[in-house]
Amino acid sequence: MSRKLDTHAKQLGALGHPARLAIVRHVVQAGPGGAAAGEIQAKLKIPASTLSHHIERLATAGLIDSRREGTFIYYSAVFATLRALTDYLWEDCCKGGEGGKSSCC
Amino acid sequence: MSRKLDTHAKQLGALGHPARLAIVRHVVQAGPGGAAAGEIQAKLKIPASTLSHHIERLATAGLIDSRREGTFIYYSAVFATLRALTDYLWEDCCKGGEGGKSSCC
DNA sequence: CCACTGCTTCGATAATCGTCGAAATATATG
DNA sequence: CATATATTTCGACGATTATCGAAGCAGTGG
Repeated sequence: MSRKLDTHAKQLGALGHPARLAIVRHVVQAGPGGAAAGEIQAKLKIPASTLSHHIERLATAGLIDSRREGTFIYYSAVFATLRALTDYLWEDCCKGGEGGKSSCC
Repeated sequence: MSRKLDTHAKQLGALGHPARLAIVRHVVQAGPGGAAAGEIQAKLKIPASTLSHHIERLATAGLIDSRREGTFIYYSAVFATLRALTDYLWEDCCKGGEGGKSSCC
């Protein structure tokens, strides 16, 4: 049906792994400046190649951006996309509702 | 590390499929009363067995509840869980931020 | 130019997921 | 009880995902 549905499902799927969720939370908490790959690896304690795959999945989904700075690569959250994603879940909440919106949204 | 991380990753993973995302959106929009399985099937146009598996995944993740009413089974969103999930992504946003929170959250 | 550090790509393997028809179960109705 | 409808379970399959070491590439500093 909609392209949005597929895109958002892909993004949610990208978040659907403990390591990747931890990565996203880390860069969200790091703010617009982002966090270095090495810093993330140190926190998650996983092999570099595995981390790289996870990061690629998140980048492909459009959830994180990368920026090279010398030897380091900084990853930062794409806040607008993330916001659109969380909003999407609540879109038209209770639109068929007879119970009133107060109980859920 | 944290149990929350795994739980929420599982929930996000459950949402990471177009059919399941559509199901959740449908029940969210249906409100606390929920939506019948048959109604959902009619909307998604997928075989009953496939739908059943998707629904089971969502239920296992704690995102939807089921309620039997005669021959029909109504599924409804677990709004509190859904809200906790979306909030989780933004927890401590920009806590290390020097750029000010306004730019992201 | 050589070694070093930071990260990605390759390649291979195991595990999980997605799909759907057929058969089973549950509930209502004649 | 017989039958019809609603939904789940079974079983099997191919497709995708997750993992990680080894090897490669990029940028820095001696």
